[in-house]
Amino acid sequence: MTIPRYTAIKDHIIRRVDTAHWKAGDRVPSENELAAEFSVSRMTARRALQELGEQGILVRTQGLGSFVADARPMSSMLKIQSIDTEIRARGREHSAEVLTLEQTEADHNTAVLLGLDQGAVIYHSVLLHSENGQPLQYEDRYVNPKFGPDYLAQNFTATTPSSYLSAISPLTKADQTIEAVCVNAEVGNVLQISLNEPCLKLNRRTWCKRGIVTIATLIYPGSRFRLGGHLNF
Amino acid sequence: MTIPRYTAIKDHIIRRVDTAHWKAGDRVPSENELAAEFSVSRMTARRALQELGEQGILVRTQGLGSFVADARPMSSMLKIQSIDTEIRARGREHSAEVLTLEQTEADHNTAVLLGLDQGAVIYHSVLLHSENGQPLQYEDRYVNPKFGPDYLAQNFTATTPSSYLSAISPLTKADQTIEAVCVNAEVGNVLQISLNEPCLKLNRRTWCKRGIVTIATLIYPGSRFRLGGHLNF
DNA sequence: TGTATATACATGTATAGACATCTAAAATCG
DNA sequence: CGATTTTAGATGTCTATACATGTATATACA
Repeated sequence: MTIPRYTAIKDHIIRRVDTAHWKAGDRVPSENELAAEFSVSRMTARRALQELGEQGILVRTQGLGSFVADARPMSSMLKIQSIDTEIRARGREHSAEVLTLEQTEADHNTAVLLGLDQGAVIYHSVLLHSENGQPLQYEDRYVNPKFGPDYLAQNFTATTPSSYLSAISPLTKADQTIEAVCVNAEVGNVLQISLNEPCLKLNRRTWCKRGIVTIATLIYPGSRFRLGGHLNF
Repeated sequence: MTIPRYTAIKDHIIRRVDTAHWKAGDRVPSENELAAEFSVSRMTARRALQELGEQGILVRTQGLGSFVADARPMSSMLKIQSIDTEIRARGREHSAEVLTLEQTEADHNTAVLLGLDQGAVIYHSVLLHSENGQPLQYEDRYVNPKFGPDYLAQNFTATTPSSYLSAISPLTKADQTIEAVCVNAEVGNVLQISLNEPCLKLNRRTWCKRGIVTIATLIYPGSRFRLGGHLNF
């Protein structure tokens, strides 16, 4: 089975909503109607409607039916793109300094995050990205050699780790968390900030189809950086 | 049937996670084990685990099992959701304290952000939202009276400002920025954190079709909160 | 006329079972 | 011993069915 049937039903409904075939407030087919139309069991049709309800695309009411929601929740979140394109998009000059580029062994924590065994060989890099010469991002990254075999041979002043990795194997998904922290003396010194200054810390895991490619910790000085986003309902 | 059985199973698991009975990274019982333990079918046990996975409390991997998430990402950041539903969805108790609720005049900065003239009459509220009694969000909000005429008459311990406003006029879009800051003594005192502790500060402007409805500043203690999200390429 | 009651139909909860897919560890083979 | 295959167990998808609960409408009764 390539794609689940409930996904096909969801796609079908979304298409009709997007093309204004079904407008806000319209009733969409009931679970039983969809089940008959797609020749699936009611539970499968139900799952499609239910997930669309959780996504805010439909509003479901017991005894009444499922209706197209009038306000749609946003689909894209904070725009977080490669730091170099980000800087260049602002019309400024991007430069990178390679602080570390080495082969090492995974400690317990890193191994768990990468889905490897403790002590497994992994690649490690630390870079400082600057905007017009002013430090803007401290990038600490671990890479699964399986998905980036030539990682250590790259020149990361010319191309960023993230763009190298995405060129090797297409990235399928990522999860990330954002938190506010204060940095230690070493990182603070590199970023040229005082020790009390709060920073944004972004922890991201990136996957390709066959597994976890890399984990990255990105630190931005709070005084110079803001993450901006746009939401559409 | 008073409460659904899958809810009881969810509560049971949440309790064990909260009391550190099961710690981050621990494996929780499998679908079959839970089904046997609670004398329910596998599909019912599955629903409990699945919903906890969607809430970010568990991480489920096919072939491996379900594990307690290490840092609980708060929201999917994919939708703007009120803090109270967010907290309740995680099986915890939400409470709010109204620190300020007043009519005032817009200063220059606020007027610009709201698209009003300086000195225009606006509504202002300051709330503290808590999860199980622990301060989690400091909410400082200005509202354009045009889009929320009865704002000052609301009881914000029962309903949140955001849900009141979205009920009045459908919201069409929002923009926001996230930064890391240290808070002043007043806010720090309310949030019960030390002055050196970094916080996440979220500045958000929300529109309806006819104009800017509200601007909000949301502050989360860095030690208790992470923003989490998923990206799909 | 107005109020109950019955009915149809929608979603909500739950069961029992089948097969698919993925992972890690055990067993087997060279 | 190392590489390959098998196997056990976990989640993922799907079916068919049953009953519970909420809503609106039609019907019967006072």
